[in-house]
Amino acid sequence: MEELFYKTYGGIFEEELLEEIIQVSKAIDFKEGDVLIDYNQYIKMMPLLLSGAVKVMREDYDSGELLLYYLERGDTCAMSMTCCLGEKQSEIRAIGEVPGVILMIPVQKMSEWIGKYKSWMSFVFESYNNRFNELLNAVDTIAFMDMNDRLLNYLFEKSKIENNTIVYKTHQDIAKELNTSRVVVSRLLKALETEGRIKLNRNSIEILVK
Amino acid sequence: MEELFYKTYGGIFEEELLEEIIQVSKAIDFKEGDVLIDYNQYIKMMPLLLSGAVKVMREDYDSGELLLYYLERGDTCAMSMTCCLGEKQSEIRAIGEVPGVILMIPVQKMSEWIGKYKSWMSFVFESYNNRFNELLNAVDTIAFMDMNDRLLNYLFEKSKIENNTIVYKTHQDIAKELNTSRVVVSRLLKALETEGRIKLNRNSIEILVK
DNA sequence: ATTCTTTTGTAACATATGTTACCAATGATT
DNA sequence: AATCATTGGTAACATATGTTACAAAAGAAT
Repeated sequence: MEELFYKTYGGIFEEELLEEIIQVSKAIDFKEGDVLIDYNQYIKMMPLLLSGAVKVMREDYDSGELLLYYLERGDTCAMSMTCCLGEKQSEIRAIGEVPGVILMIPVQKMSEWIGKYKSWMSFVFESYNNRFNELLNAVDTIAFMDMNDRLLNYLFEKSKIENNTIVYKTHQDIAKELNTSRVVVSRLLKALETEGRIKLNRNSIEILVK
Repeated sequence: MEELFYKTYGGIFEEELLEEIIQVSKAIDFKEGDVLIDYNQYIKMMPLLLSGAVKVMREDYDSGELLLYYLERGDTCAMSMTCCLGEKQSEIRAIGEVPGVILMIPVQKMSEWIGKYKSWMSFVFESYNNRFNELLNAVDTIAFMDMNDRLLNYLFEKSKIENNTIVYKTHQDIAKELNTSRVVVSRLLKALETEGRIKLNRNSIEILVK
């Protein structure tokens, strides 16, 4: 676990900060489906992702839901920083997607380090920036792509974070994350299979050609 | 102009910082349609909005465009901060919507002040946070609302920044900002007029009921 | 007055997406 | 083996949105 930490952050934080992080942080294992952050929740910890993947979702006031982006090794959650710094409630939901480990940093340390360590401040800004760009990316996807392309995009992204050409999701799961209906997903997937781009199985989809 | 500056930022920055800003910044007037920031542009100044309104747009790789949100008095552009801090290119376009004045802060000062003034650092984080939430809002709009509601939402927003129940836009203008077609906008507007919610005129739309 | 351009209205149609309903296949449970 | 729940396939239809085409109205330019 500690070697994973050094492998991930050793290059960007100074030695002193690395030690402080080890001292004050708490490592937490998460599984698929674990709700790490939920809507309207106050957050007192800032999470650093060491392994696995976390999906960040946005919910409509009535029923709708949508996948915004995934967090991976080395990432952190912009919403958490916001909440930590400003005593605000979360606007998003973060759910474990690929099991892994997060380091939880207490909120006081998070803000204390901003003044103390240049590398930490850079990291915080860089993270904000990355999340902002990922959100822009999500906007592009829903604003400019049709459902077929969004579906393909989803399969590629999911395949990437799992590091596997087989995506283990039901049509219903996918429909939820794309905020559409199961029938639509089945229809489009079947067409993609006919084109020879994927192979459908129960509970999984194999990606044949990018 | 200076009194406008103090009215806007006097409450949040310490005296010393206020003076520094006055010294190093350059005030720039902008008109409607002025392109303040464009795609792929490197930014060497951070803008503080003193008056007027700026619209922030996102462009598709081929032709499509979409209004993300407006910036108003006291706001700044998250993309600029990103670019200033990280030598990155802009992912958005910022265009004058309501004529006004911006203060341009040189990039070195922008980052120097982060270590020097607590209030500046808070402002920068707060701004990042606000822009992030506005982007989330834009996601909600395009992901969960139908075109009719997006159109109404657009009219209300535009009316708010203009502080006028009459919105001076052609159907074509609106279509572009919502990334749809003129015919669709005309159709929906006509229906809203029939419902008695708006009144249509050439080159303008009057909002009757919220 | 005539011509031209911009703006808006509208019809008719194409397409993408959402909905409902039903069935078949699969795998789990009893 | 019988039953049940989950998953996926498909038809048929409803609706929202996009497209093309054309005309009328308003205003600008000559």
